[in-house]
Amino acid sequence: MRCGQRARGAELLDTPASILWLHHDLRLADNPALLAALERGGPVIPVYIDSSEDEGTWAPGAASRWWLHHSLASLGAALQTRGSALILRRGPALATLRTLCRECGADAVYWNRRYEPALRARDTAIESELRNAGLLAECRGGALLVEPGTVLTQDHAPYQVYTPFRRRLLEQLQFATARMAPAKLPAPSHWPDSLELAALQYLPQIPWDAGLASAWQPGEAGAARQLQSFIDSALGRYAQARDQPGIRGSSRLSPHLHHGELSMRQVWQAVLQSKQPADASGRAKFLDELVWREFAWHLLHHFPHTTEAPLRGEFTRFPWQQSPALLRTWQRGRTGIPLVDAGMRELWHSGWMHNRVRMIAASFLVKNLRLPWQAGARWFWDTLVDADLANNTLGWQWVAGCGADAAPYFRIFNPVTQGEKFDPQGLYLRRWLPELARLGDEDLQAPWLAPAARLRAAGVELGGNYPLPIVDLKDSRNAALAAYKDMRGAD
DNA sequence: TTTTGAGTTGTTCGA
DNA sequence: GTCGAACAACTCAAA
Repeated sequence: MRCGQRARGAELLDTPASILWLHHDLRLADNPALLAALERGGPVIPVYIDSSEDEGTWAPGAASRWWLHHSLASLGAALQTRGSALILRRGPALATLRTLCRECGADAVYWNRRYEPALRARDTAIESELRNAGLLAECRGGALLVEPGTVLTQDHAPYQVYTPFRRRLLEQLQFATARMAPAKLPAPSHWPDSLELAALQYLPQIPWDAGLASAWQPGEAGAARQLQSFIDSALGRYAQARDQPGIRGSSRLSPHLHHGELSMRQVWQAVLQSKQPADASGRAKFLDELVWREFAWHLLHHFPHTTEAPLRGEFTRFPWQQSPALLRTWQRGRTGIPLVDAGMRELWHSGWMHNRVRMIAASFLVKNLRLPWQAGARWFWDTLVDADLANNTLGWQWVAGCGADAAPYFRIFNPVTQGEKFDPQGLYLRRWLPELARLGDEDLQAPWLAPAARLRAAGVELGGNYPLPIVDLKDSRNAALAAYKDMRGAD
C-alpha cells in the first residue's frame, strides 16, 4: 500500500532513476537498500555486477558461483513478476556503476554494505567517488543484526571472547520488524542492456553440480521454504539433533544467509515468533548460532588480517607440514578415517558439510596431518555453497587453536569417538561411504580394527576399495601435542 | 591498578 | 561401564 502511494508520487514528480546495486543481498523482502530506493520515488534499476577482480583472492569459489547463478535466476524472475528486471554486468564495480548511471540517466546508487576487508575499502572509495561525481550514493547496513564495530567492551575494545560478546550484543539489540517485499518496482522507460546469465559463466564447465542441484533450492523463495520447514520440523529438537550428522537436525540456512536471500533479522524474528513451548531450548540454541555468525563478522572487522594469518601471533611459527599429497588425500575423502572421509565427500558432492563433521574433518587436517589451516580454509572456500569469509576464518582458526576464543590446543577430536557418539547407527557414514555400508556398527567407525573375516563378509578390502588410515590417530595426536609444546617453548 | 572468575563443540587415564 | 581429574596455563572482561 505504501509502495503504491510512492509509485503514484513518482509519476507526478518525475524523479530520475536510481540504481539498486545488489550483490550478497539477493532478496526483495527486508532489503534496506531497496526500501531506500523505493522511498526516493523514481524508477529503480536493479543491477548485479560480477566484479570478481574487486574481491581479490576471496572472489567466490566454484560452489558459491553455482549458487549465485541460480539465485540470480530466481531474483530475475521475482523482479519480472513485479514489473521490473535484473540487469547483469561484468567489470570493476565503480566503472560499471558510472557507465550505468550515464546510460540510464540515473543520479543515485543504493546498495547494502559489505564487510569483507577488501570490499569495505572498495565500497568506501565508491561512495566518495560517486559523490564527487555529483551522484547520490546511499549505502545501508542490511546483512547483520548489528553493525560490526559497534559491540565493544567497557574499554571500547573489541570482544575476543564469545560469551561477553553475546551478552553485550543482546543488551543493545533492537531493530524494526522485518519488511515485506514490495508488490511492484517502478520501471524505467528504457532498460539498459544486460548480459545473459549464462555469460557470467558461473556454472561449471564439466557438470559436477548434480549433487548440488538435488540438495538445494537457491533463491529467496527456496530460502523462505527452508526457514519455514526448519521452524516447523527441526527447531524443537535442534539442541540435540543439530549434533547428529545422520539426521536433518540443522537449519541448512547458511547458504541462504550468505547470499542474503534472507536477512538475519528475518530469521531472528521468525524463530522468536515460533510459539510452540517445546521449542524453547532449541530456539535459544539456534539464536546462539546466529550470534556466533555476528561474532565472526565482528572479529573480521577488527582483525582483517585473520583471513590469512593467525590471530594469536605465536602460531606463525607453528611447525606445519607441507604435503600436497596428504592435502589431496584429505580433499578427496581418501584418508581411511571413515567420519573424515564421509564429511569430505558430503562436501564435494553437495557443497555443504554438517557442522560437527566440519570440526572433525578440520581438526584431522590441522592436528593429525598437521597441515596449515589456511590450506583447509581455501578448500572449504572453493567447495562450500555457504563459503563465508568471516565464518570460515573463525571456524578454521578456532579448530587450529590460533583464533579468538579458540579451542585449547590439547582438545583434539578423535573421529572414532565422535562417530560413536554422534552417528552411533552409522546413518551418515553409510550414506557417504557406500563401500563400507555392509559393515556392522561395531566395525564401521574404525574398519582397520575389524577382524579380516568380517571385512571380507562385508565386501571391504582395506587398501583396495577403501584405504587404510593414512596416519595412526594416537601417534599423530601425540606428534601434534609435541609440536605445540615446541612452539610454546621456542620463545 | 589489581584481582577475580570464566572460557562452544574433547580425550584419555586411572580409580 | 562410569566418573572425575588431568591436560597447561593464559587471556579476556569486568568489578
